[in-house]
Amino acid sequence: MLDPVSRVRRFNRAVTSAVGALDTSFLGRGRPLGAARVLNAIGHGRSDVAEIRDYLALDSGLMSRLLRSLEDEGLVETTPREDDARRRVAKLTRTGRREFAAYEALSNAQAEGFLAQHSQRDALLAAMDLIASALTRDRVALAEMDPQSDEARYCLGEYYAELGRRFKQGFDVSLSRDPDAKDMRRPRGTFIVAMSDTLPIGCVGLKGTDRGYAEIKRLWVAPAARGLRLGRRLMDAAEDAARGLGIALLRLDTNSALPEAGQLYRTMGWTEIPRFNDDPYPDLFFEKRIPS
Amino acid sequence: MLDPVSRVRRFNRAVTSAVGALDTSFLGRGRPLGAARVLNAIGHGRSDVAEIRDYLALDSGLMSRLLRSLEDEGLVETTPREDDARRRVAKLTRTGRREFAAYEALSNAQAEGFLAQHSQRDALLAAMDLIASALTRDRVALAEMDPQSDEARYCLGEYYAELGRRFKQGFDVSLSRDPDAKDMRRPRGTFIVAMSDTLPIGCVGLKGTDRGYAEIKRLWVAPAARGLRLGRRLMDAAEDAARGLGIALLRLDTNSALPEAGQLYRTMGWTEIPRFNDDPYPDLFFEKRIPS
DNA sequence: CATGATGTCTGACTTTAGTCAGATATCTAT
DNA sequence: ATAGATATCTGACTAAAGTCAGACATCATG
Repeated sequence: MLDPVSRVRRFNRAVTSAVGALDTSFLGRGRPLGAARVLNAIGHGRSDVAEIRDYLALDSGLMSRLLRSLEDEGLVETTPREDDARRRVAKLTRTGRREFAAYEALSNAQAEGFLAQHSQRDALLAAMDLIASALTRDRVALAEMDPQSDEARYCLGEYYAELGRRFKQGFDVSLSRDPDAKDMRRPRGTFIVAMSDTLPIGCVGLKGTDRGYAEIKRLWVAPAARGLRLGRRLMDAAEDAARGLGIALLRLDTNSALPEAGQLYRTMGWTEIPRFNDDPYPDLFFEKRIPS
Repeated sequence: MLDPVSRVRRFNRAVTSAVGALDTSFLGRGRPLGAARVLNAIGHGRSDVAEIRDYLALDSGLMSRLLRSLEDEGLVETTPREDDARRRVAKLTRTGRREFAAYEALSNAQAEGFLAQHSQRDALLAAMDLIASALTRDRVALAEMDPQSDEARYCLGEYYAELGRRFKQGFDVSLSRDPDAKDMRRPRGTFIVAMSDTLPIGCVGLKGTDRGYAEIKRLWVAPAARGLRLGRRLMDAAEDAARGLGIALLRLDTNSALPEAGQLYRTMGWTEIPRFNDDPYPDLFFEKRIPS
């Protein structure tokens, strides 16, 4: 009863039976699951028919019929796409939006009901985040984003909070040399966020300087996403971006209270160098040459 | 992206798509899902046809046909039950056992593959345990077990390990007044284990003494099961058992390093009393009168 | 032993999902 | 303009799951 494999299988059993109940919530509105899935895909902003088909892994014949049944119900309208009349785009009608809202309300109520049963909500949510990230690890997408976007700010907020927990003396952003957003925008630098579904789970900044090198800043991986080797992926992406911007030398600073970070840099070919700035927080300094 | 409901829904999406993939592994052996589920239910020890039907929530007509298709394949044999010839029991044939073993191997390989992708196995498993317990909270069963059964020993081992982590000075069973197993067996006392599926997730001991009271000992809830109000359920069960045994007064000792335990006792109507033993570990003592 | 309840089986159905081979319209590239 | 590729639709099918009424044997009970 201890062994890892049977623990995973116990999880699978628990989830399979729970998901059965979850599916019936979709059936609860008198519509087959397939049609409900298409309706919800459209409601969540997918409009291109081919894209929906691909996302839901449906046969083109089946997709066509499901769409038409939604049209017959008056929930969806399709029109040829302007730039390519072979393709079609689907849109919810007013009735369709109302029906979609009803599904959303059902899903939200189901989620709230589940949470309400538990007295240790935070631990439960953290576990759910961890599993969701693990299950969708292949669909984690790295995207360059503005360092002042909602996603980036969320990541930075989490990052600072974690430093505050891990540094003995705490962490105060205003004392640190906080990189200016404009140094982390192209063409001087960039800011990369790792997204799992709609949730940002990691980030890294590439900060341009006028001193012949660029700096890696704000490498962060959400606790729920640790173990997915996302740190490595983010660093690779940052190095690629640097190469694309013609940057030949990278530097970064870190703190020995974050041993997994130092470990990562070393295994990724960074070499330790003497202190190169007067930021009070870091006590470890690295650089890496980027072959173009 | 922070709000709890959308985190739960992200989890649901991740799990739904993963479970789709999980189901196809059952389809991978050229048998419809329904038949595969019945075969596996039998393989896991469910033999009574009505019990399987109930467990898998199948219509009796459908169940009958699925069973016959397995019989036609030569995987299953059914016989009338000895004590009631209306009921039938299903058993795997030799071929059936081989086929079941193949499913088990597939499931194990799938589970191992999932684990192998991750570098932080323990955190992943802990999260899976937590979610599985939460999803199956309604199916947690309390059962009286021998204090020397595998399940009980597992619970006690985890309990001692946790005390070791939480007490500043650690915890050494041999220094504590470890209750004798025979005092936690009927008719002197009992030992109750909470099982979630096949995993023990909590326990409590009722220890008989010759001093006019019985003691509650070894109340433990697995970290993965905290928040389910299982401590309360276990204590209720222990009190019920005490009542059944004609015990009128219960006592227990605990430590202020376990604040959630003290909190539980207080809300459940226990009153603090002076030290009543010389065990070196506890520093808080309670008693509760049991109306018969 | 008669009666009603219970567990299983059978036949006759429906719904849902999915497959596959064309038909049709439109696009891209030569 | 034409050939080949692409996106969607249609018709004709199958498989799987599930529903329902009734048949039949067996059980518990008075």
